[in-house]
Amino acid sequence: MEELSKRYNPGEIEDKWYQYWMESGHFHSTPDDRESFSIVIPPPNVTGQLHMGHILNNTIQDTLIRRARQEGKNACWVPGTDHASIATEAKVVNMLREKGIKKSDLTREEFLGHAWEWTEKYGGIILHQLKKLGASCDWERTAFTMDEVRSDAVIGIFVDLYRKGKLYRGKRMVNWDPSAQTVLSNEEVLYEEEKTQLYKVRYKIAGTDDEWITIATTRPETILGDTAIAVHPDDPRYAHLHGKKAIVPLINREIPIIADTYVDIAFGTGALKVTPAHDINDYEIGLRHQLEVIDVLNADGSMSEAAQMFVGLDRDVARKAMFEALTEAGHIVSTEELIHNVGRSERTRVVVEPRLSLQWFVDMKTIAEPALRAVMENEIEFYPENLKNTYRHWVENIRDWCISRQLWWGHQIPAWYLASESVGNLNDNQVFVGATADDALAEARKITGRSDLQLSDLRQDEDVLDTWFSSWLWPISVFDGWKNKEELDYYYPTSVLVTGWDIIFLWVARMIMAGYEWQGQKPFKSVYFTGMVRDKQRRKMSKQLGNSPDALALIDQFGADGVRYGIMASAPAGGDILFDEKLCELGRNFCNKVWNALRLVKSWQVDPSLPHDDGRAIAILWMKSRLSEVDTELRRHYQQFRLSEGVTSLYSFVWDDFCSVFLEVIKPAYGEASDQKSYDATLELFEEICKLLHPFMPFITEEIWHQLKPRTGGDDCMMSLISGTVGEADPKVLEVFEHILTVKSAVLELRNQHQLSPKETMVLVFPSEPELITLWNTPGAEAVLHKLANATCAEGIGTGVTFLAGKYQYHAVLTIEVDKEAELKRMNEELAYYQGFVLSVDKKLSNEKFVANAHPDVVEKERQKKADGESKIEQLQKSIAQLN
RNA sequence: GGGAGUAUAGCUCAGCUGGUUCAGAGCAUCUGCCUUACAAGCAGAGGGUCCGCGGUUCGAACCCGUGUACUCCCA
Repeated sequence: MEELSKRYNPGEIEDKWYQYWMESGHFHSTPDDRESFSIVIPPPNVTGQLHMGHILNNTIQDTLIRRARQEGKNACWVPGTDHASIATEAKVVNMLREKGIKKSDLTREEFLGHAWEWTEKYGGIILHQLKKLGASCDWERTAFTMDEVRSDAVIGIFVDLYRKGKLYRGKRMVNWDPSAQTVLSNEEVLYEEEKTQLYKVRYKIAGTDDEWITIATTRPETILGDTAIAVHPDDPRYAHLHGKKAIVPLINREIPIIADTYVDIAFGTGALKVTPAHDINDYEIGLRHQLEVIDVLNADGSMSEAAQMFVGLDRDVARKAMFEALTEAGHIVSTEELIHNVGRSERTRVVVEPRLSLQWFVDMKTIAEPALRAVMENEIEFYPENLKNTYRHWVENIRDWCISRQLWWGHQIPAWYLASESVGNLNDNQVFVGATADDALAEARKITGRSDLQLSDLRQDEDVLDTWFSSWLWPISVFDGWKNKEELDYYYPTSVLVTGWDIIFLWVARMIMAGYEWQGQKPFKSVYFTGMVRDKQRRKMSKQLGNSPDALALIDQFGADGVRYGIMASAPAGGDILFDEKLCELGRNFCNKVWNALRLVKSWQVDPSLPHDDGRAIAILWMKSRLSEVDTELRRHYQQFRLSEGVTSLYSFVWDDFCSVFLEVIKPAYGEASDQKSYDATLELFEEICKLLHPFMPFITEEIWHQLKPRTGGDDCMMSLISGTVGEADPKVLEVFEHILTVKSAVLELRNQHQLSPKETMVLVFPSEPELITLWNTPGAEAVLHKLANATCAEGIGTGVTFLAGKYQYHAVLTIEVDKEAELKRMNEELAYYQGFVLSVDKKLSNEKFVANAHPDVVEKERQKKADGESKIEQLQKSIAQLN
């Protein structure tokens, strides 16, 4: 027999088993007549690196998929990455810059060449890292949002939505980064409280000499773009001004004073200047009141011609200049400090400018409707459920989705316009949408009636589509769903989606919408939302803070199973994880514990001639009963996605019950061999434990599985089936064992208290209660106690130290002198406690309303409590009398 | 400004239908052990105003109201 190392060394076996699983084809799935269980991975950024969030998220997915496989389902976990247009383009631009190449010097094709090169170089890294974690993905299905199948799908649905009239091009307010000169999505804008000045500025009322209205603003430079002043309709201070006009300072434009309920009476002066071009709320007020829109800023954040003043000055410089000019002209009433939320670009850190811009939008109203219903009616189940509220709130207030990005890396928008110089007087605003340039040309010819139009007369939209516009198709597109109906029908809807709640709107909600829009069906049955992984100070893990541990180094240090355990044990659905390496240490220690259990079992010699004694026999029965209980518990946990509870209950079952109790009883005395039955049963139980543990800790369980006995022909832990292999629990055996364990604890505690050697057998005496006599007459009961506590046990009337085990009082015959006074004191305290206890139970029972209203079994339990308590009191009193 | 959530041991959190001896686990701390699988181990111990106040109920850590503190989302 080969020598097993005293410590578990994950490094020695992990790669071996992963390779083995891959070669055995265990990860690959094809449709068959089994029930399918499918998961699509939340695609990580193609150039990303494994971080703690991925570890959490993918461990959960792997656990679920491995469990499903063992339940006999056809499990399929589809891996892949997304192209992350903004992040990747930024990385490529940086890389080029380091090489001295400017993006603006490259053609689109040249740039994309570099980007693909980059993607091919770094694109596989994160998927490779997932293998280290043990992820049992079907790698043959690896998908990428920019590969051909996925790209076709994206272009296809763009055209489809356009034809259905659910997609339009329009001028809308967007988040504009004046430095990068691109639209930003909401999640790329970071809001933080900043200190700024609040300026109170007075505008003269038109047609008066000295009547004024004072507004408050943080952005005086945008006064030049004002097209109204708004007050609350119910604000008495301004009621007389409704319908009058005010004069914009310095440029003397007349603007209306309007009433709108958006205005906050309590903020500032209660009068709001309205600049529809530079604030989303103002823009909406503008729409309601048909206000003019004057855009006083250029794309780079400098003042435009329309401003009339300070043209070309940067907005910050212009603000100061404006303040000075206003002061000089006597318009400044006061200034004060204000702390308010300022949005900055995640990448360039400059203040984001709300800007009107021509962009492509998805009309979300009709698309969102079935998606809302599905979640509210639990057709799709959310774990934890409370995220339904957040979801509903967002969907009910949904805005149209801006899907164009001023970037090159991504799916170029399949819309063409007329290249005006070559087609003379035709309208430049006409749009021709088609999956290919040829389709668009045909469309153009049809619409314009100009059959002479050529491809060269058209130019394609320069922009690319938002990455989420491809990710929202993921559950369909990874199965090539628009072309391969057979695969889609089998795997779709997928079983569960596992993702962070931070992308519930960006991704989850939109996938649900896409599912109903194109398949008429939900994309997944359940959504398991994970929490965020944070550091010990509750800060989000981020590169800037450098508080994120190196995931691969962690795996090296603690083993993949250790890391998996650590992260799972502390990860209830939706709850944040305060990451601490300590957690991984726990996992590693647990692995070591299981490993040493294996070493113990493997060290046994078997002698078939040895008899199978009663103590071991009952221990086996007990272990099987406990296994049955744990199995049931685990099923319930899986059903409700309570994985951390599941793995924790396995932990204590394995450590406390299997190792500390069962193996201690079953192991042969030093130098002796095991009997055949005990040995076989131990192997069988260990095997069952491996199965249950496998989804959480795949590597070590596979290793142990193969160490336990020689296996052939794909008899692997990973592919072992769990159904029907665990029998029923025997309540009688459980009860007997529970009592033995209670007595055992009491004995150990006594030893500890009186500093008695464990080598000295302790003699116990128990009262002549029929139940106790039966219990200790159970074959093997006393043997178990002897093994676990080195104590013997006999019926009779005892003297010496007493202790309570359950409702019975035992005497321990000690060889040392006992402090009588202390014993008396302790017993009297116990007596007082139980007297109080019985009193309170009595109070309940004599309460008619309780007896009438409570469930009968609750009342019964109270009666039992009372009886038990009284019996304890009686025994205590006897012992006290004896001692006196 | 609108909404959601959380508050239980020094720390992180369980506590599922309101009902046992229900106030729990792990970590940390302390005590004793190199006991022939495991010191990454074993055996024990201490540690609590279940955030405050009020209410519902026969009964509240749990339900309701309210106050406080913190967190998050949306604008």
